Amino acid sequence: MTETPDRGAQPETSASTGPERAPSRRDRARLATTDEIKAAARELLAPAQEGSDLSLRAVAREVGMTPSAIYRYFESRHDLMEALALDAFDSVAAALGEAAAVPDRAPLQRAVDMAHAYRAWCLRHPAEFALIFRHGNVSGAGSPTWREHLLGFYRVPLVIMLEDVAAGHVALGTMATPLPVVQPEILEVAQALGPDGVCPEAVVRLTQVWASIHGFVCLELFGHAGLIMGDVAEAFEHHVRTVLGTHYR
Amino acid sequence: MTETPDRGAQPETSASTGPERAPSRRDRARLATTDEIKAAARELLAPAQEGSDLSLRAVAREVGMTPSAIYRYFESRHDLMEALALDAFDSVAAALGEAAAVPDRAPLQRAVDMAHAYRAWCLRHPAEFALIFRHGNVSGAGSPTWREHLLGFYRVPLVIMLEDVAAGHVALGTMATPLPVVQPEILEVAQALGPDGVCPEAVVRLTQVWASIHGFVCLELFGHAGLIMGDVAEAFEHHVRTVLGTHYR
DNA sequence: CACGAAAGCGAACAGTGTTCTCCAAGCAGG
DNA sequence: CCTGCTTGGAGAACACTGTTCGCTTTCGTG
Repeated sequence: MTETPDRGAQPETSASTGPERAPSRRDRARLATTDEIKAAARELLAPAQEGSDLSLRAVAREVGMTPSAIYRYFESRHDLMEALALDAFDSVAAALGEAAAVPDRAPLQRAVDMAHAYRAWCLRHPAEFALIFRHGNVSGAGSPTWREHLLGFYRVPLVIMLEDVAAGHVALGTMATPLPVVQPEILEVAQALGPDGVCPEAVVRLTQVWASIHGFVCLELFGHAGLIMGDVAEAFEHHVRTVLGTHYR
Repeated sequence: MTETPDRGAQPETSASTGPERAPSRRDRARLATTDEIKAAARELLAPAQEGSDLSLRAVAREVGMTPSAIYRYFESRHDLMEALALDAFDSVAAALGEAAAVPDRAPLQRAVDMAHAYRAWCLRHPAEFALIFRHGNVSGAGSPTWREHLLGFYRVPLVIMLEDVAAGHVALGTMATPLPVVQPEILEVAQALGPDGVCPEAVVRLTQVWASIHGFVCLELFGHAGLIMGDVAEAFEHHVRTVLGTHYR
């Protein structure tokens, strides 16, 4: 994604979705170098804590290349950072999915686990966390690729929420009416997950739960929570149970 | 604050908190220039949407000065941005206070008003919002001045919450126990507000309400909310009422 | 008025993102 | 085998950036 800067990397595999041309020697080398660049960038990003001061030249030094050579793989510094952000989306989504896959957990406990997994990932990857929440803005959000990865991320908690709704573990019908209207795009995602029913209320509830949990993590990562609460981990646990308690039964 | 770069601006008003020396002609000129610099910086910050790319040299051009001259007023670019962040704290605190001061509002409605005032401020000042939430990190937060302004900000909703608790409008005792422990620093703030009682549960509830509301605004400002909800304003209103509904009665 | 501190200028340095030209490989087809 | 052509990379260059230092002007205050 967001490659092909100069003259297009994949020469003719664009229009014809034909015989799935095996990746050539060159393609594999290119992919390896791309990954190496991204790995180096992530390495340099880690101590920075803020994605802003990632130096392209430093990345080039790290991988033993000239700064200009990086431009064979990424159109710009912004592009490199966006690629890192997309990977971060996938990474945190995987962390959530892992927490959701633990067997023999009560629905409420599974949701609590996912919240803790989210917080743990964010605390462990503060730079990538900042990266995710810097790209994209109020109006139209980012590129289509960005939207795609973002939706892919939300798919993870959404499938769990829909499952719990279908199993009757969510206190449906107790919210104020009328419910706010949701985007058709996200309903399509829900529909693709199964015919159990496209339930707008589930989307609304997930958004509210998510906003509450994400908000606490934000406060913690930017130093606000620690200024107010004594034991932040304990406070998070309590917060999560309060929030989920108003939606689960 | 965070001035006095070269040799100290206020020559001898530092140690002796004595006769409140009236601001000299120079002091006033200095303050005016400082404000002009900050105003220019804010101007340039507005379209940027991200605080990162604020150029000190551009600020200097805007006010008609040499870049190096700025260093007579701020020790570094970081210092200038921190000053802007502190002003932003005061600005959003004022917006909240204004919403809280509207007379003849029911407690719940007043809380809803404050939430909307917060969202409105954030949408109107996205760059300053980003500024506030970039300084400070997980561990110890920022400078003492930063903590001071941060606590000053939280004082505004806290006094309202304590008022509502004292008037019996908050559903005390319905949370999971044990309650998480809060910082003594914030309890001192609460104590200073009035002897009505230092109520740790009020601090916990405020934190959770605050995290939930702030979280939604974060999602909106970074383009997540718009991707999921159709009418974000409507969704925010619903979210706020859901959250506050679990704490007010 | 004269002194001295404050405020501003201008050059300089190191570092940045980005673009350009050029060159050495590696793969293609005759 | 040789000839092209595409790709990956080097290196110089440009327009910036934040920051420092020395010099000069200005202006308030003794």
